[in-house]
Amino acid sequence: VGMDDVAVLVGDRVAAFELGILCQVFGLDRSDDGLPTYDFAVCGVRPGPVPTTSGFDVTVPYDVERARSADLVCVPAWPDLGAPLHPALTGALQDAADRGARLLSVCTGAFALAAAGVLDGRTATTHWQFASRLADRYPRVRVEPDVLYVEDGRVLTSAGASAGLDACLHLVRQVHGARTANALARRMVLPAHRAGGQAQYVETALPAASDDGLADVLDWAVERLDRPLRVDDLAARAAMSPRTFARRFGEATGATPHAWLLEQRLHRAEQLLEQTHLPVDAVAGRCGFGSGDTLRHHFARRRGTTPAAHRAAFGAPAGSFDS
DNA sequence: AAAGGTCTCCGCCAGC
DNA sequence: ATGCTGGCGGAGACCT
Repeated sequence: VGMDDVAVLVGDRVAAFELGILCQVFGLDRSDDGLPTYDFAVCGVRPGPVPTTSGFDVTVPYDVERARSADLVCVPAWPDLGAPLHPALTGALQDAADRGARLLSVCTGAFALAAAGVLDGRTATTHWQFASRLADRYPRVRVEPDVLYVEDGRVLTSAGASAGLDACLHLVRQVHGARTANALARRMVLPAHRAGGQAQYVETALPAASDDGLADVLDWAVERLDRPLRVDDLAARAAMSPRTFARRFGEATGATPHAWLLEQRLHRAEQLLEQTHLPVDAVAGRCGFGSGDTLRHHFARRRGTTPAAHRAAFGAPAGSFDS
C-alpha cells in the first residue's frame, strides 16, 4: 500500500508540462510541511538527453531498470502516438502491473499503457480529443471519455493536463489521507473547493473565481454542512430558480449540486475521522448525515471502505486531543 | 435489509 | 430567429 518509490517513464520525446506535473507532485521535498517525500526517478530507454515537445531537452538520469523497484509508475502525455512502444518500456509497464505497482497516466500517456496491454479489460480515460482514437485502437479498453480521471484497481488514468493533478491528489489522498492531500493542495495553491462528480472516481475542480457568485454560495454551504441543506436552499441563496441554479452549477462545476454536497460531506467526515476521536455517529451528525448508518452507506459506496477502517488507516493515534 | 416516501435530475416546452 | 429562464413530470437516487 506504500508509495515511496515513484518512477516516470519517458519515450523518445516527452511533453514538458505533463512531466512537470509529476515532478511537482512527487519530485519535491516538502518535508518542512510534514508532507511525504518520494524516491523520484525519471527513466528513459537509456539515460541522456530527451527532447521535449517545447523545443528544449531534458536529461534523463535513469534507464527503465530503475523503474523495477517503483511503487508507482507514471506515464506523462505521450507525444508520438503513432510510433510503436519501445520493448523496454513495454516490459517496464508490464512488470509494474504484474508485481502490483500502481500505474498513473496523464493525458495521452494512456496510449502507452494501452500499448503495453496493461489497460486490457480495464476502464480508462485520456484527453477528450483522443478518447475515440484510444477506444478504436484498443478495443479491450473501456474508454470513459468524459471524466477527469478513472481509477480501476491499481491503474489510474487521467484526462488533460490539469486532470493529471487531480489524479495525483486523489492518489495522495488515498495513500496518505485527506489531511496530507489537503496540505499538498494548499502548498501547490490549488483551489480549495473540489466538487464530486457523478461517479466515485471523479472529482472536478471549480474555477477559482466564479462570475456568478457561485463561489459565495459554495462557501456558505460548506460552512453549514452540519445542517440539512437542500438544493432549493442553495438556489435560494444564489437568488436563482432551482432549475437555473442546477444548470449554472453544472456548467461551472461539472457536477450536480447534490453530488457536490455529498462529496463535501464525505470530505468533512474524512477530516473528522482523521483528526478527532468523535464516535462515528457524532462525525455523521457534524457532516450533515442523518445517522451513522447513512455515513457508512455513502462511505462504502463512494470510498469503498468504512469510516472505522478509514480512521484506523489515517486517524490520529489514541490519546491525542479532540477538537 | 428492504421499502416506501421524499428529493433530485434532466429533457421538454413555453414564455420573455 | 436566438438565447436564457423557469415550470413540469417521469425516472431514478436518496433517506430513514
